[in-house]
Amino acid sequence: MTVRTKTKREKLAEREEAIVSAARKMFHERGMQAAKMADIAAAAGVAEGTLYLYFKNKEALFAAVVTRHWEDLTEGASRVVAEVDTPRDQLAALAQFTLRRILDDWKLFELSFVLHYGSGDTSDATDKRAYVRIFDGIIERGIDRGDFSPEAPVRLLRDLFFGTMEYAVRSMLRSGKQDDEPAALAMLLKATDGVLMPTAEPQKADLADRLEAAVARLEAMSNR
Amino acid sequence: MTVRTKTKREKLAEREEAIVSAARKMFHERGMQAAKMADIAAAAGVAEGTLYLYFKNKEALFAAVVTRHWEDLTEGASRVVAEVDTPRDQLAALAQFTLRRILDDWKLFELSFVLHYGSGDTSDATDKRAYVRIFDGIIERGIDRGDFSPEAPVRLLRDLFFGTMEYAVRSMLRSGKQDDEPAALAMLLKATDGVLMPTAEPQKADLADRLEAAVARLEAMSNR
DNA sequence: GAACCGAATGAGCAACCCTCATTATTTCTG
DNA sequence: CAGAAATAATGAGGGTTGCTCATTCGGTTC
Repeated sequence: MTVRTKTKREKLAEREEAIVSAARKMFHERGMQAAKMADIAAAAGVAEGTLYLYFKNKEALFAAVVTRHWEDLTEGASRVVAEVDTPRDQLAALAQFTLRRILDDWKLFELSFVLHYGSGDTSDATDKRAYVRIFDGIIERGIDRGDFSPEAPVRLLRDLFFGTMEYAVRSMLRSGKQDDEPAALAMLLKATDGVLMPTAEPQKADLADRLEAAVARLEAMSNR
Repeated sequence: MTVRTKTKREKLAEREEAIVSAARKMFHERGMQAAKMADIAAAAGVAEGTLYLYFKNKEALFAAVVTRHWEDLTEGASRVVAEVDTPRDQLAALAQFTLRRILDDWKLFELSFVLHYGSGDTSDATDKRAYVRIFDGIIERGIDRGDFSPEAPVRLLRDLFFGTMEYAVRSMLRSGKQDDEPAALAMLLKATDGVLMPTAEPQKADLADRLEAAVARLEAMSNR
């Protein structure tokens, strides 16, 4: 019996898998609007009505696809980040991974925006939550270790980090120049450094002022 | 005759204005999908078929609304930027203006994304072109004047600038904390500074020069 | 094998964008 | 100014598409 119920559950899971998989393909190929429920059903080898047994409506099916995509991304990012030690390197690794994946899979990334923009739901992207948390973790650890300034505005940095990357990818795809990737990463890290480790330059200048002042005192003494 | 044709043109222009205006309101209130062409026609005091005499389809009408919004933004930004002198201040002014306007009118801003994301047109946002050019102009002028490093990667900076702001606004709206606005602006400018005025090396060299000069003075004195 | 129950089906409905034959309005002409 | 010609506007109807629901199917139990 346990075996039989399990088989039954597995059957349902398989069907759901087939549906999501077919939906993913269709949405990817044709976008949210152009992908028809009838096509998805056909591709999944299922009657149209069956879709509605597994997902409330088209949008819910769409959301399932997007959610799964973000889960994949999160897993990949976790692995990459775990491979290096210092928070600074982790940040660089996360940036590189994210940029690459967004570039490779822009279409799907785009779709995740359609989901939240398109229909006026203000419900935030819970999909992204886990992904963003990786970033937060790196920053927090960096602050704890003393690598980063304790006043670092984590939330704002997050926006800087991901916002810049999304726009950079969009620019690259538009202009067709994907070779700017290293330059973009370098700039992003330089910018975050500017916020994470501030006030290095002023201190240096200050240092020079103090030294010159000291010399001036010597001069004044000698000239006396 | 000239008068009559003018009157005719004006009449057509008026009707178009009424349509776009009604569409703007509807799209703003209900979003791209939920706003029905029938409703827009009714709101504009026009038959549904008439809409299609002025705009090819729903998307074209939508595009007209978005374009007009960006024209407004561009005009406002130009004015604000012209009011201050140094490129650095202009950048700050542009940032503040942009952030404020995106915050105030997020819904419409959102819609401009639906336009380009939603239907799989890779055609870039010509709407934004003029707006972005304001930013480019500031940077170029700054480089010419010597305020900014000549190696400044303008295109990437653009992505940093606008990407960060969009994400920041989204965060603020999500968390309901709009009081972070000054902090967000400060961080953004600090980050751009980090990229625009790198030259840590030159400063260091300068520092050494100054120290050596000071020492030389001491030496000269002692040798006297 | 009969009764039961959840899963699956697909014809049909309602909503919506868009077209086009028809009607109204303006412009032109003699 | 009358009537013809051209242009603008209309809205009923066509074609899609997302979704529902009465019906059928497949398997489990007694």
